[in-house]
Amino acid sequence: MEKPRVLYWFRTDLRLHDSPALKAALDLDPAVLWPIFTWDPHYVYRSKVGVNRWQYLLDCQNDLSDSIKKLNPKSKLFVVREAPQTVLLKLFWAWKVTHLVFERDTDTYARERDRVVVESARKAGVEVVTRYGRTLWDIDDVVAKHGGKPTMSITQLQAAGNKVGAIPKPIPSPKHLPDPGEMPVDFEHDRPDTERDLNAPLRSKTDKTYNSVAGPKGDFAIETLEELGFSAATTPHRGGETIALEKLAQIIADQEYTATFQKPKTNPTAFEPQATTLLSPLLHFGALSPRLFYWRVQEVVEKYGKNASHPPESLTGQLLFRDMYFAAQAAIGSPFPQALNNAHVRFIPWHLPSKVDDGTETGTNAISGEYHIDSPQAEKWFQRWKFGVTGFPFVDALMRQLRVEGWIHHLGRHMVACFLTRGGCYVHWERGADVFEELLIDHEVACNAGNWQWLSCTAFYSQYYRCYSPVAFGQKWDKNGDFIRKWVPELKDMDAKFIYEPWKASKSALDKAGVKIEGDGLGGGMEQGTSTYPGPMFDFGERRSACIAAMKTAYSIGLHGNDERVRNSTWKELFENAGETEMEAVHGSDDDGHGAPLEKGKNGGKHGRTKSDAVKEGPMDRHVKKLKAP
DNA sequence: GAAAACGTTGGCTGG
DNA sequence: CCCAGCCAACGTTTT
Repeated sequence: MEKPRVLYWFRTDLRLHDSPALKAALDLDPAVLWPIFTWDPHYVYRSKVGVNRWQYLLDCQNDLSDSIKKLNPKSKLFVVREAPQTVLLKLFWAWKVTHLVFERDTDTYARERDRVVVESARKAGVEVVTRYGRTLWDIDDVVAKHGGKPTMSITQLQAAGNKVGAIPKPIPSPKHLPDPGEMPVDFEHDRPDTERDLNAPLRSKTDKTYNSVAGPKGDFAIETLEELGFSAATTPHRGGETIALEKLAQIIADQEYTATFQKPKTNPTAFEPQATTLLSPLLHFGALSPRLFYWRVQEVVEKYGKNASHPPESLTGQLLFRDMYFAAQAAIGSPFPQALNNAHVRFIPWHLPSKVDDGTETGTNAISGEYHIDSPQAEKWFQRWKFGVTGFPFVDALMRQLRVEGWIHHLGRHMVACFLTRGGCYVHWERGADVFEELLIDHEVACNAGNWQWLSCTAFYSQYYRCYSPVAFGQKWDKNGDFIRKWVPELKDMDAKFIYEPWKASKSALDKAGVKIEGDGLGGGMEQGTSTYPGPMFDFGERRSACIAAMKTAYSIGLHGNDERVRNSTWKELFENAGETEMEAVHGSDDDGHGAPLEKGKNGGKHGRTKSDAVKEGPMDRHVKKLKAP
């Protein structure tokens, strides 16, 4: 009996430590083993990936490749430049593969992709071996123990997880790796359709990723940013398993930090160093095993004794939330990252709703990433949010940090997400999720979509009256505004009294700080090196009231994403009858938004106190932080 | 069945 | 400085 010839397919597990799938591959006692990564067009062209996340992925790939080379100088991470759905079958034949081994992935696209690959393996007589190690528990087991339903709270996740059993203990890294076999590529190369390249606007040069299966030098080298058509990354954060294990060791070494970590008490304005671990991008690419992280923390917690923090606030609690979102996504499937057709997501008539993609690429009316500009005002607010020129310094600081670093603190994400959706702009959470998808180095579909649903109060969370203030929330941690001074240098000399709301500063205070409050920030004033900073794009207190009232109306109507009336647009009548005019308070009827604009004062309706009433009364004014007179 | 408690992490005032 | 209590009030789970 000949020894197995194993193709090990790395995907979201770019590490050697604690890899159940890699262990299974080595347990086959292979004659040869090829560690490969397939360069998937779904990621390269059909997902938005900003330059910082590309850099982070390349870091992880290069570090893994170096580690493989240390175990066996003849081997490395071989990058195969073709869609796995087509290329793996060709490799099965050309390389005489007997076994394909990979770690399972419960993301919607990955499941479908893997189904195709497994089918092609069956045709080629290749045995497929899979294991799972991407989350604490096997997510399919969690869903099964939860009756096939999505886990919509942390208690549900914990209950289902406990039924699955103990979280597996980490597996050591392998001590050796077999040689790779021969790698002929004398087969036809399928190139992907690049006509619809979501990343085209982000590339400064044409991408050459797919010129040949084995890359420009024919050596299966890891691609470079330049090859992808990107200019240099701006993030200071670097990826890779080596860094992951070092960072974890540093965190664990601080036993008090590890054992008493309470997420709500960590400071979103802290920088150099930030208040949380920054392990999320490493978990995303699999450079760090969540189970290793869990058990290392757990050892410290147990040793620390009764003063340790507990889930959900603790460090391990953060990992539980990750499992919760993965399990929710696994149960809901393709509608998970969108509102449409999603029975678990509340319907709110947000501005800038997604266009529906009737194409067949993903089926089931998946959103296309494009959106309707139902309100020019909301579109402008969205653009100003996206580029960090809202005129609210704390929001702008966070959005600029996000663009440069690809990372902001979790509570900072809460702030800007609440502001864009239910607590300010009333823009669809899918727009915000799109921007985060492009800019975050730790972007995880399940966690991103789930958290946007949470913050917009459309799923997981419903206390929409708890609203983050762009002034008070940051001041809670950073009275002096150092975080703003770093990211919004126009305001670096501003008096601390006004740095969160510079529009309230007197002319002399502004002159002293060298600041001019002017324009909408979109005209490029910043690039000219002036200290012009835009005024606030709306009255926050007014918008907060209008949004809360509109949310109340939407909640009382009670539609969800799978409702027939959502799909056929008859929902509009319901909202018209209820007086849904969230924009009215701002600028009357120049918005062609949801339903016919109503005249002020005609929206009494059956829902009693409407947002117009609330705005006229102005009872929420006290929620806008008023500074004491100097 | 009704009421209370709970739910990852709000803001503000007054003591 | 910290904290309790209020605001106006959601859905779900527990009692």
